Amino acid sequence: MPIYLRGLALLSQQGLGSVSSSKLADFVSVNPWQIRKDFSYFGGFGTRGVGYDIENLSKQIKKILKLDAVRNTALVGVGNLGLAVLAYPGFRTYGFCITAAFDNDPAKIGRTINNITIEDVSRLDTLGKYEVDLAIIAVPEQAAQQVADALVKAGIKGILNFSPRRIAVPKKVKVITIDIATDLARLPYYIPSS
Amino acid sequence: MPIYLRGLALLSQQGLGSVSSSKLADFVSVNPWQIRKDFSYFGGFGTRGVGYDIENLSKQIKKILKLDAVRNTALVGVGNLGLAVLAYPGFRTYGFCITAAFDNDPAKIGRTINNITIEDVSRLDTLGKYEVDLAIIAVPEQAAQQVADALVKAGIKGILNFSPRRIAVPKKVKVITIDIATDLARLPYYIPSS
DNA sequence: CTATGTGAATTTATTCACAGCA
DNA sequence: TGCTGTGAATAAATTCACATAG
Repeated sequence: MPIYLRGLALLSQQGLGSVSSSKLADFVSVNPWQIRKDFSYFGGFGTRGVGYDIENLSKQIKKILKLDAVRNTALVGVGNLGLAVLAYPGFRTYGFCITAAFDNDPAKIGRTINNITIEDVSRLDTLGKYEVDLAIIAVPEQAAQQVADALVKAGIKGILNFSPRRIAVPKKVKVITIDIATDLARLPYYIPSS
Repeated sequence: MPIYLRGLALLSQQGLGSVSSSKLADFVSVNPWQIRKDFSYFGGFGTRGVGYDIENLSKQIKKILKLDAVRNTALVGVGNLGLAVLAYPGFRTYGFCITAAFDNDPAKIGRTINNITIEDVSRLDTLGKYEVDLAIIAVPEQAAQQVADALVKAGIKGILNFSPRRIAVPKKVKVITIDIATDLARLPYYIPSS
């Protein structure tokens, strides 16, 4: 579902008002009937003979994905990956706002990047004041678990984890793990050995 | 499958010689029967009553995923994300080696990071000499398509794409796209609205 | 006439349960 | 006895085809 949102955002930028399942389909590389099934599962947002109203559809999907309000997000680990996260413009599409950043490097603590002042990672307990419920972990894998523990204690509800280590959390906390290397590892399988 | 490899690598580091499907299972958070099905699909590598020989199993999986030889990989875009990729130790597990890096920023071209000298992105056509068939795209989304075109022309067979834009390539080229924001966007759905 | 929405058919994946080998 | 390997059962996802609404 999230990829539809991005597609719709692009179509909206192009000034279009409505779109058919097949047009959206080759925009996001998914079959038209797949798209229709997905939308119909949540109730059907289109008008027959015409297509889907982009603005309205976006709004509906955002509601479904609970992206209809700004989501404050904390970043832990301001290394290269963390900096990339801070600089990444793509979060805006989904209403995410990086509100706080933490690191354990004294040289970084106190510096301000993109209007965000980096705080000491030991002060993760102060997260409550930001009204954040999401966090991004971009620390070396050895530190990932203890950061996760601190985040859970601070009341975070969802974690995007960039470390390849499996992270143990209470099951009420949702974790999505992205491991760059694991994803890259899927490529060679599809490549003919020449 | 790739995640099993990482789990096995960790278990191997711990000095273990063999592992049962259920032990590996809670190591990678997958059910034991799922693991057994997956392995049996490729022929079954274990011994009954004992489990799987870690060393041998790793070797077999690497062969299946075509990770049994070093895979040279090119990096395009040496911004924060690119630097994170260069510094990331996790690629070693899978036998990946970042062999070349490209950027369009004159201030970066010529600099050497991690033994890799950054080259001008316009020289992507020289890729042939590196014997690379994989590439990582870590450039702003506006530039992603033209970089992809150049990579295809240079003979790349697989691309790991960090830009959120859909990339058009000949269908013999495999693309895996990672969009950080899209992944993050999946989290709120699972979070109770309190 | 166009493009959605949806039941039915098909394919694929997951889960189970247990026979069979060390 | 312990753990794999696999057929059978179940569930889920995909694909199709078409009635239906604008």
